[in-house]
Amino acid sequence: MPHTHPSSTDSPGHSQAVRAQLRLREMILAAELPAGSRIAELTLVDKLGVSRTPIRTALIKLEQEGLLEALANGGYAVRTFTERDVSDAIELRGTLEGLACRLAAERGCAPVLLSEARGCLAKVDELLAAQALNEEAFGAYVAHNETFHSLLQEMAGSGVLRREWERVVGLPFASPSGFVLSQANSSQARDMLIVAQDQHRQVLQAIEQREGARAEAIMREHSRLAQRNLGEAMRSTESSQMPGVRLIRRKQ
Amino acid sequence: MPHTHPSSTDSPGHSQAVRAQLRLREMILAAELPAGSRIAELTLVDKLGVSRTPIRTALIKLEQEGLLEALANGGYAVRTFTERDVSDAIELRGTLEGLACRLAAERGCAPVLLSEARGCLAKVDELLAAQALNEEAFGAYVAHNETFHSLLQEMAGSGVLRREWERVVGLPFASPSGFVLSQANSSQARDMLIVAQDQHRQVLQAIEQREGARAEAIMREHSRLAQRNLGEAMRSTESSQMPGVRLIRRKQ
DNA sequence: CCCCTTGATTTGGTATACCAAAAATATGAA
DNA sequence: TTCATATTTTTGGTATACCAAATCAAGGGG
Repeated sequence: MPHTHPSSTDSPGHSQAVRAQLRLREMILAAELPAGSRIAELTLVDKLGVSRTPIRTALIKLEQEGLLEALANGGYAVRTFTERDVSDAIELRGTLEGLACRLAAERGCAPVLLSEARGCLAKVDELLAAQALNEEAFGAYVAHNETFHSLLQEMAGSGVLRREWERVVGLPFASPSGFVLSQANSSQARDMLIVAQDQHRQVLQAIEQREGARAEAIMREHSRLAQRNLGEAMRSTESSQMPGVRLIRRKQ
Repeated sequence: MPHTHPSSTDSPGHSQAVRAQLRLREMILAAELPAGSRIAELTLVDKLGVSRTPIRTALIKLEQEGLLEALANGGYAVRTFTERDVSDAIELRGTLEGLACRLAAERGCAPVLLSEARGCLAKVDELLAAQALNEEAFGAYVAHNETFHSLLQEMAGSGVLRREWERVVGLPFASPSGFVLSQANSSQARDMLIVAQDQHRQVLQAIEQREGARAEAIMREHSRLAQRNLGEAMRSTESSQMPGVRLIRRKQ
């Protein structure tokens, strides 16, 4: 039989190309494909058990996504980032989220979204009630956090903005929960989350009261929590466990 | 002979895929491919005289670029935009340019870039000295304008930011010169350019004096010139000559 | 007359063969 | 030994054949 065809592998629904893309992203973030290294299509063919066509599709998309860079003479290499790049990406996210919140405040947003967001806050309140968070609670926090940030985008109601936001957030370290410090001194980490939670609460209030400038300012400052955590993470060794941190090359 | 191969067509240097991408973009902006319509790959094969593979590559890239949207059951359609989408894209550009200028001001920028930018301003001053601009002068203005905005990105010195900015600016109507009104009442159009020129001058001064907040505010307001022009353009019929305006569907 | 089913056809996804150019290696002369 | 050239090999770009699923059309049953 010449073809393998979709049914031969697991993942449901998705096409070979999409599966290849997901798998490649994993491999890159896990540093299975070393940062900076050139990628040969043929090696991927037998590593992934798919033909070149879907791999090619995946590579193009990953380049647009920002995880790969196109080389001058064709082909791709795993992209590397400076600490400055990461900092810029976080600043950019803060700016986009600030814009989203300002638009939400100025244009008004559906009450149902506000109450959904308040639901998120309540859930996080419960988690933060504990003196320290265990691994599981941390995972739950991250999930709620991402939901909250995503809800803010919905409040803005701008497809164009959401599209760009999702692109920026796609960079592993620029995501809203990119550098939450699960490993650090847990009481200090909890304090940071409490600050973040307060900012979330205030931005919601600002949006509700149509205070656009305030909502924007809060979200910008909010992103600077991540900036601080980035500094911490770069100076601690165990942070290398975090997905994607190995893509950051020190200096230059 | 089975293959056509690169040398059979004109455009130099580029691969078939890149040429297909450029040609398709033209076709979309010229409404040669009607807005909203589904695109069949095979029709493109003989329209472009290239095989499906490079066309496929081009389609993927154009989707990432935002000119096409991927359909649920495979395939692509020419994307359409609401007036609100366009407005959001302009606001987004203003926000990104504001960020760039703030960063340039805060971090400082190379003097050579500042003087290059001043060179741009001088050239535009010359153009604006005339009471009204002819078609040629208008083209020159657009070129200088794009250069100036591009220089602002260089001043920020952030690859991450520049990447996103270029993506946003890639949308035909979000570009810095997207809605300069070459057709409108020429003296009124000139006045707008004079305002824009003043904003350019002031933002440069702000960057030089390290006034980040001011630089940012100026660029945001600067983008609102485009917002105003959008309103005009949508209400005038002859604007349909502008590339890409036909992608904007009125209402919804 | 309408709706459901069935067959034909189009369309996109995948695998693969082939080519040209670039990279690596080998081979020769200085 | 070293540099330059020739040869091999790898790699990416392109064309194309094939398959499965979706779409459309026609026909038959209600």
